[in-house]
Amino acid sequence: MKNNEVARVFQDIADLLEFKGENVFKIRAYERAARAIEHYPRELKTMIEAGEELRDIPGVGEAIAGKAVELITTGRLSYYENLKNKLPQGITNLLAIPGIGPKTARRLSGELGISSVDELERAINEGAVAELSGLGNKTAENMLHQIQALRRKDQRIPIGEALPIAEEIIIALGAVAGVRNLTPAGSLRRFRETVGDIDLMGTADNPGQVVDAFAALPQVAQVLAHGSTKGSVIVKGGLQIDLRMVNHDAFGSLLQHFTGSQQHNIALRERGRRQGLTLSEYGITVTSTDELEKFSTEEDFYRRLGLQYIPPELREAQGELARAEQQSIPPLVELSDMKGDLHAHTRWSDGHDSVEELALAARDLGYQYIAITDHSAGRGIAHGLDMDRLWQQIAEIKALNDRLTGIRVLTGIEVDIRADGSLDFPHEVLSRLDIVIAAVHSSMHQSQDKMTRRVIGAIEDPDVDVIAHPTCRLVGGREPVAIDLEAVFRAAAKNDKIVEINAMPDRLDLKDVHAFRARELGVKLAIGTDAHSTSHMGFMRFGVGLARRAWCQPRHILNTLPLSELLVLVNRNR
DNA sequence: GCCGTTTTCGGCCCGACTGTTTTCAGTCG
Repeated sequence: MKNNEVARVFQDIADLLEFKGENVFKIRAYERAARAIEHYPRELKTMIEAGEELRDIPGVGEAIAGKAVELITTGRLSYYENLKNKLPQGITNLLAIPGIGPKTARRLSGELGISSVDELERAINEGAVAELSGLGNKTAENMLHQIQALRRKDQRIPIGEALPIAEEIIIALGAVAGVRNLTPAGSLRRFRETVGDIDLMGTADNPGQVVDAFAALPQVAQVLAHGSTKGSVIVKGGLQIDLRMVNHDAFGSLLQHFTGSQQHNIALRERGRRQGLTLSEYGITVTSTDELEKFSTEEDFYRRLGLQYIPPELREAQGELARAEQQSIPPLVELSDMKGDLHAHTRWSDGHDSVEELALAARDLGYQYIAITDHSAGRGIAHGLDMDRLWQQIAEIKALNDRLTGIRVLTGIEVDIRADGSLDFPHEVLSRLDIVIAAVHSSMHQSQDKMTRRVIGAIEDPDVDVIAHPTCRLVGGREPVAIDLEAVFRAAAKNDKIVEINAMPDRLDLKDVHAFRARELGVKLAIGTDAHSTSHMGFMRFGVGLARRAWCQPRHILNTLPLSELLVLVNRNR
C-alpha cells in the first residue's frame, strides 16, 4: 500500500470523526498525520519491512503508527472499518460540500435521514432543509449552488495551466498606478504540482482601484466578490482567482499567511505561542502587551521569530522550522543556475521545430548547451529515428556546432527501454552519442518486479547516462507504473547514473517526494524539459520548482554544471 | 491523538464571513 493511499484512509478517519463530533484536536491529529504521510519522502511500507520506526514522522505518534502498520501489513484497519460501520454510509460526501460542516451534516443525517448528495438535493428542493431550525431558505439555496458547482467543477488544475493565467493577470494589473508587490500566494507560489484556485497578493497606494481593474479584466467570466481591498472572480475555464490588496507596510505577514501551507502556519503559530507571540496575517502581536508589530517583508517576519527565511517551496511542515531555527536551510537551486537542457525533441521525431531553432532558443535562455534527444525507432508513433536517420542528424548537429557560437548542441537519443529490458539501439550506436537518455514508453502494466528489473537493467547498461520520466505518470491522468523506486534509486546511486526530473508540467516525473528521496540516497538528478517545441523550453521553471520542493541545491542537479564539466561527466564511459 | 527551552499532563493557529441571530455558532482557508 502506497503512502498516498494510507494518507487517504487517515483523512477519511478524520472526516468520520468530525461527523461523529469527536474532539477537534484528535481530528486535527489525524489530518496532520495524513498530510505528513502524503509528503513523506519514503514509502512507509519499505520502512516497516526494514523494521524502522514510523514515529519519526512528525505528527505520527504511537497510536497512528500502530494503525499504519496494521493497515499496510494486512491491507485492513479494524478501527477504520468499525468507524465506517457505525456511521451512515457515504456520509463524508456531505462534508465535501463547501458550507456543510460536521454539525450541519449530523443534523441532515439525524433529522432528515440524508446520507448522500442526491438525497440532499431532493430534500432541498422539497423544502425540508429550509425548515430545520437554525437553517433557512438562504442556507438551503447556497447548498444547492455548491452542489451544482461541485458537479461542474474540474478537479485541481496542473500548475502549468495555472501559473500562466496568474502571470497574465499580474501583468495586466501592474499597469494600475501605485501598485506594487503583485505575486501569487498559496500552493501556486509553493510550486505544488496542482492548484485548486489562484491567490494573488499585492500592495497599492489605492487598493480599491486595483480591485476595480481586476473585476473588469476581459478574462473574467463572473465576479463573486468586489470590495475595496478584496476581489474574487471566476475566469473563463472555471478557475477561481482571489485578489487581496493591503498597505505596503503589512505585506510580509499577509503574503506569509496566504502562502501557507496550512500545516506550516499551524506549526509556526504554535511555536510563536510558546514564545509569547500571536501570529496572524496582520503581523505579530506580543501577547503580554497586545502590541502589534507589522512586517513589510516575509524575511523580516521570519527573522522576528528567530528563524532563517524559509523558501515557499519548503513550507510543508516537513521539518523546515527546525532547520530554520538552526539557520541550516541550504541555498536551493534557482532557474538562473541552469546551464542547459538535457531533454528535447525536434522534427526528426515528434517535435515541431528544427535542431537549429532549439539551439538558438537555448542560447537566448542563456544556456551553454542543449541535448537533442529524439525518440528511437521503437517508438513507432513518435516517428522515431532509425540508425540511418540518426547518423544524418548527428552530421547536421556537427555542422551546426561548427557554424553557431555561444551554444553547444549535444548529440543524444531518448532510447526506448523495450518490454524485455533491452534497448532500441546497440552499443555501437549509443557509444557514439554525447548523451543517452533511456525511458519506458510501452508495456506499462508490467508487474512491479518486472518493471523494476527492466529499468535497473537500463541503469546498469554502461551506455545509458540518464533515466527519463521514471514513473511515466501523467498529472491528473495516467497513474504511475508499478516500480520500486527505492531499488531504482539505489541502483542509480551505485552505478553513478542520473535520474531525470521531467519538467513538463503534465509529467513532473520524478515528483517532489521521490526527488527528495533520490537526493537523500545520493542520486544525481537532471532537470529536462522534454520540449517538443521551443516554447516548451520554458518548462524548466516547473522542474526547478519541483527540485526546490525536494530541497535540491545546484550541486544535486547535473545541468547546473558548465559545459566543460558536463562533458567530462557524460563522456566518462565513451 | 500528539507533544515538550514552563509542561510526560494539559494544552492544541487565527481571523473573517455568513446566516439567522438578539449575542453567536458554524464553517472556511
